[in-house]
Amino acid sequence: MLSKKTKYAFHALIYLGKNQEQGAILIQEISEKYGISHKFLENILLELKKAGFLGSKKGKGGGYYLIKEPHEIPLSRVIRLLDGPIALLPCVSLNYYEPCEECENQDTCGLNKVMANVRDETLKILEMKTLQDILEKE
Amino acid sequence: MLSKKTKYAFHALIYLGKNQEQGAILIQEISEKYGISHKFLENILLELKKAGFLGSKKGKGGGYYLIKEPHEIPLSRVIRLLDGPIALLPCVSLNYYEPCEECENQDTCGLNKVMANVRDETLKILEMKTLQDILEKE
DNA sequence: CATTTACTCTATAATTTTTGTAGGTTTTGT
DNA sequence: ACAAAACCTACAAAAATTATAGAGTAAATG
Repeated sequence: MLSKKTKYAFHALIYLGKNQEQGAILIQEISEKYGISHKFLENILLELKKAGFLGSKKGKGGGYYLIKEPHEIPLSRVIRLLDGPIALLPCVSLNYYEPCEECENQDTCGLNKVMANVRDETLKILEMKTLQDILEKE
Repeated sequence: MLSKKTKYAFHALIYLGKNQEQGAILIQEISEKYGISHKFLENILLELKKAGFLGSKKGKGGGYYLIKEPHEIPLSRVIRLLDGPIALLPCVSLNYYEPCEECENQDTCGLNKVMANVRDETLKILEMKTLQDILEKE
């Protein structure tokens, strides 16, 4: 399951995507719309900005806005940014790899091999689906 | 990512699967093999038993053993049992459904639709892969 | 150029979930 | 009867997630 953080990130991205022509949008507008704590959402939007998905403007008339096209934002990147690994085990994670403690030899570990396989298949889906797919179905 | 509980469950199932002909196997044998706390593993094996994957025998000479064929144990069932939903959002979970608070109407929610789609694709993989696939690659 | 607005940043508090422990109970083989 | 080993319930500890606080920085505006 996605954390609330990631779920909120998606909601925010969707909202910003739907209102792209409006220019900068206040944190508050989004947080009220979805009933998300202002401060919590603030942190999330900041992460999305640092990751290059959003731009922002300070001061009066400021706010956040998308700086990538919705089709350039795959689900995989949002999930990785806020939730971490997509793989089911650390020992098959591409971005957050860690050896596992239980098995002495990863090369002869069936669990490792199958989970690497699952990861590849999962990634295919999550890299293919983008913010645009979500927006098109709204 | 899988919880340790689920990961340990897989290790135990793999061990029991590899040693099926030995009959009942002690919790302790498995816990020592993988460096898992005896008591923690005990809880896990009990859950696997209640779910119908394992049988057990009490007293001297007792232990646990597989009562399903490895090909009858899909990853999806183990994960659902110990980790819960496979879906990324509660509002698209088949086994642990809960409406989401943010969207007023699920039928017009693009996120819901796309995530339902992701769930279907993920399930295809996790239902297809079974304990047998893991055992074959050991 | 002072004021207001709104994002930026860091730290910390509260809550929830996960992980692990304790200790007694029941069943079984010898 | 005794010892071995699963069964069961409750609780404790640790980690992760969720949320809050408050001071800082930049921009717009009159």
